[in-house]
Amino acid sequence: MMQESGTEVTSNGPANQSGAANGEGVPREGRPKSATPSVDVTAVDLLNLQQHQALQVARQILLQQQQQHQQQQSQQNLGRKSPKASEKQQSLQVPVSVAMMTPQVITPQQMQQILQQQVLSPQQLQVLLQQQQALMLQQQQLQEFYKKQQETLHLQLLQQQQQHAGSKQSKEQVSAQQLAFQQQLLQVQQAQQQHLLNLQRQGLLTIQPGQTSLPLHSLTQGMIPAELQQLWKEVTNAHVKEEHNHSSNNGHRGLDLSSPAPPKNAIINQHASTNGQYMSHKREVSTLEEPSHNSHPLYGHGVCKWPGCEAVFDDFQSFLKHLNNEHALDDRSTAQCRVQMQVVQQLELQLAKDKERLQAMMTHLHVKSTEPKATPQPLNLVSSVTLSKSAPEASPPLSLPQTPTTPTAPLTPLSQTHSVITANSLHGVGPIRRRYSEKYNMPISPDLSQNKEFYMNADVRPPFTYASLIRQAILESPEKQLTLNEIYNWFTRMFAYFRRNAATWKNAVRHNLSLHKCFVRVENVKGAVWTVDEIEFQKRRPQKISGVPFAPTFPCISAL
DNA sequence: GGTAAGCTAAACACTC
DNA sequence: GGAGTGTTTAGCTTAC
Repeated sequence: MMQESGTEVTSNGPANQSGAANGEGVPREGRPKSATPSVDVTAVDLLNLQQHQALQVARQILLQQQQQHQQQQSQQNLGRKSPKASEKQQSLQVPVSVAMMTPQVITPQQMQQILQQQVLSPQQLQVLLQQQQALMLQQQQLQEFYKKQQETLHLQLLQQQQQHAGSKQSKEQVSAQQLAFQQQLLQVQQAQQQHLLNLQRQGLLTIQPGQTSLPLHSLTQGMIPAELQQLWKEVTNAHVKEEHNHSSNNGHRGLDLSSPAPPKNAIINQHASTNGQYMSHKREVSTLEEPSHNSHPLYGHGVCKWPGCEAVFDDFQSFLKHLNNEHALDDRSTAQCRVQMQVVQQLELQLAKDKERLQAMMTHLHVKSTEPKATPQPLNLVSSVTLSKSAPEASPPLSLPQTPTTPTAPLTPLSQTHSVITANSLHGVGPIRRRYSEKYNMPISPDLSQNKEFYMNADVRPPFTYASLIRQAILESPEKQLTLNEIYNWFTRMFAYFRRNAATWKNAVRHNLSLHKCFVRVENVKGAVWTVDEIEFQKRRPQKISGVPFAPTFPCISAL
């Protein structure tokens, strides 16, 4: 029933408030909790989105080409030039959204956390890294392709504008351009397939048994053949309409992946040429089969890597010849391509699942992370070694009062780098869920200051008690007093975790404010404000070192 | 096993 | 009446 009253962070919709209260995503004691809808975008989603985006952009480009072509014709018929030619030209510069091209990757910071946690084996980490690299490679390839495609189309359109409209040369150029575009689309997809296939062969990805075929919806979701075919038909049909008397003998079959009759002449030639220029995006035929490269994703160790082929060749030229002859754009190749697309899609699904699993593992480890029993200091290994009950001489935290009876071992005595989850913090300990903020009655400001950015962005529950957080919020205020709403705002501002489950933690805040004597409610002009009775706060905890309070559902992220 | 501390959930009252 | 605030209680977990 509680709603967000905060004014600074109001992006949490009601859906966010209904998330898992424990930060574990699992309701406790079977309490009814509505599941928090996942907003994570899987790699498959992104890939599909990218493909869809690419096709939309391509369709837009080609349709605009047609429009411009028609416009040029009409202009010539009218004998005048359109003043909006430049506008059209500009409109063709379809921006490539980098965000759309960005796959879901693990940030270096997260990877560093994984590495330092050492919860994964080196092999697992390597797999993760390679998966990330694969995604990044795909991203780069797509970006490069789209960029070059735009540039090329733009240049050609400029040339078209300079040419006399309606000339046969212009039409042929547009056709060739469409063919080249079609081929490049296929090549990009093949590159993705090959890359994922390589991952699979390296054992990084596996196809689950019984999932060799994809359901129909996944095909339509991937929409690679259908969309290409449709795109091609749209373009070719328009041209057929333009070219009145060429429809019968043109032989355009489009990218008919199911058609037994392969496109002839230009298509085959284009295919033959582009087959040898993988990802080079060069249009010069002379450079397409440069033997100097002698590298091709479908050629390795003298073997054709086309699925099901494995033909052996002595030299690269022979392979290219074989590739262009045996794996030209025909029904067999397109069928194989389709199968490969299914394989890739399955791999992508598997990758997405594994990434989701990894994310869940990381989330789980964040939530369930523990701290060494023998090393009560939570923040890093060095401090946990040096800090102890007998080492209270460490520098006291700034601007925060300390009672004489309070050991002043700092929570983050070392300012090495960003404190992260350390390996030791996870080693050999059970689910200890103490909150180190309460250890030695220490203020939490050192840790907060060092990890402020982390807490602000990471959806990780801070390892502090509510009381400590409330106290910190109040002490950080200029007047050392805050209204309840201001406390709420501080929570949501400082911690990404508290931007959801508002009903839970706000209730807890109120509960703590009322429960603990250290929080004093003061009637103010603008209403009630809460202050901290520091003496009461220090009295709140017994001066025991080993007897550290804990929080059952507040896991201690010991080395954040 | 008892106790203390903390968290979550819920109910209730009060105010605006 | 609804929302926010404040109080209180109960149940649970964990550490000592």
